[in-house]
Amino acid sequence: MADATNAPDKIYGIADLAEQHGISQRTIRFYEDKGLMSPQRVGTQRVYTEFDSKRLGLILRAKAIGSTLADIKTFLELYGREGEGRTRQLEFVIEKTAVEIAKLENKRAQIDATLAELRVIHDGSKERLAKRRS
Amino acid sequence: MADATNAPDKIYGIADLAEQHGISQRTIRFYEDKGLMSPQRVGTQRVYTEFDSKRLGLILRAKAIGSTLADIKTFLELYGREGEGRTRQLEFVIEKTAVEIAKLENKRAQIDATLAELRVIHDGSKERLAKRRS
DNA sequence: GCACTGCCTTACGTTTACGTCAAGCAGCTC
DNA sequence: GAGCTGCTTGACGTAAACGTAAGGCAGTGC
Repeated sequence: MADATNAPDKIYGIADLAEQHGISQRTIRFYEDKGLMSPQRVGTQRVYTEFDSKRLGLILRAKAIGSTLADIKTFLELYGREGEGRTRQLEFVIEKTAVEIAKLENKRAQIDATLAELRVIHDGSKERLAKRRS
Repeated sequence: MADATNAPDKIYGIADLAEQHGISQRTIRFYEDKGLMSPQRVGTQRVYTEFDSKRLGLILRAKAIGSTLADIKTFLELYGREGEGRTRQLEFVIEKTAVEIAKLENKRAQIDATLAELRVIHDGSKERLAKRRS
């Protein structure tokens, strides 16, 4: 199945990665300082694989939904540990993911409630505007 | 319809409000500094009505889903302006709420995606654990 | 009248998540 | 070989969202 053009893992510099994800290089280095990423090096320069890019995507998504970088770190450690593990570790992962799932479901509910209220205002204003024009 | 026991708007002190919502008094005063609340005063003391309490609830919910206090402020100004208004104001409200709605829907989608991934990890770990025990 | 509580303001401290220089090395290019 | 570009590591600065004293006034209890 693996033919000659089998993509040998695309590789990115820090500038590429920053542009891909629409963030600054400084941010990427900062995440590395915080232990969220650990790219390979060629000499002193950082080199990123597709895996790293996906991981960064995860980080940004988690941030967007309100997680702190510290939370994201522990989350990523679970994520990495997924396949591995002694029984105790598995139980740990199961419990932690359950907690996270509950939190997110809660947050989702809050969003839905807020959305409902916003729509009341939005639609109400539209109606009022329409009547005014009729 | 209004009988003698018609609740004359329950009134709260800052301590009551803080306890009700599970936040510190300092936080409440801070929100006031930022212009998110403006309770009446009896002398120098703050006095809150049911309306204020609901407003605070809104603030906290908005915060929980990742809004900044500055965003919340403009949001609340819309909210207050809802019924009022000249045509221009109505159009303004319609537009702003539409933007907010779009943002929240996006955030909801991100949460759903993250939830899906978490469930893969969660369920996968559970299965693995079950097999190990069989 | 004195202590105790509760609320007030003022102000400096703290954490999180970066932005913004500053100075240095590495490779290319003309 | 001088300059430009791109990357590197500090180190300091900053905005947001409070925490944490510190000091003061006002009512209440005895």
